[in-house]
Amino acid sequence: MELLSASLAAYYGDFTVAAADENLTASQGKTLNVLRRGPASMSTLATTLTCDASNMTGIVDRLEKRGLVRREPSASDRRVKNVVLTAEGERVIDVIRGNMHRTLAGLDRLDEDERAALGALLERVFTPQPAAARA
Amino acid sequence: MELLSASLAAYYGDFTVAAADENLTASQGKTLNVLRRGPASMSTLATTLTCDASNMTGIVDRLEKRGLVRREPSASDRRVKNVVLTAEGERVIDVIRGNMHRTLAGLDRLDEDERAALGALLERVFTPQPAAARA
DNA sequence: TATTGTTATACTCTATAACTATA
DNA sequence: TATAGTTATAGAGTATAACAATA
Repeated sequence: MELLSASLAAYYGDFTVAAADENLTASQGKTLNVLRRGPASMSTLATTLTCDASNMTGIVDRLEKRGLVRREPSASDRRVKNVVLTAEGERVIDVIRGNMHRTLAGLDRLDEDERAALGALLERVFTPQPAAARA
Repeated sequence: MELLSASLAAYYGDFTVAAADENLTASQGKTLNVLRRGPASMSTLATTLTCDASNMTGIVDRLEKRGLVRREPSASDRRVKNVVLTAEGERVIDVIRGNMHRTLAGLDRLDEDERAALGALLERVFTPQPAAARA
């Protein structure tokens, strides 16, 4: 538990610095990171980022103004808007992930088997909920 | 990398909810969590939380107003103020940690050896820097 | 009736720059 | 000169409450 807390702080700090290098806040960076898996509705994004739905409006507004994401109407539910990464958005999030030097260097200290073991343990502890967009 | 990102997002969300249950923001909760290890100067706290020193003034102000921390002058450097957890602050951060239900339940899925293995792997990846207060 | 997304509001977080006190 | 902490300021994140459109 102690180590989880310290590890999170190190990872989060690394991510925040890498996002700031691209003139993005941590929340904006996290949003792009979630969208790498595919489009997501506003409410799905809010749930995934553990924040209120009303916050997502402003965050997505700023990302959209910079051309990193796009709002698209859902075909099946006219209330829903799906948020999609643009090509530029994909480029920026890839740059950010590549600039997480401390984390990447840390993972390099493990061999392939050790990385697999770490992944398996994390998966058992956290069992992430997949967040998909509606069609 | 993918699993690290998802796992730490789950941990961070769990922590944020637990802190909110005690009417604290994530930054306030993280500050209390850092101080569990012992007193720290304002600048040490800022470095550990990956934020500018000027932010810590407001965060510590609010925690102090609620009686959760205390500013103490450093004996060796009169510019420095060390921040210390009060008894109430210790109680609150312990409550928050005990309310991280999803994370605690996840860790329960591992036996003792597996928890040790996870800790060792995380330690090798992140090698946390100890942050101590000045005397 | 319930849900999705937005708006309005108030408070908190955040970085930058300028300042005081101390080293 | 440099460093620790504070203040002032502006932009961004956050929850709550109220709203329109849709289900």
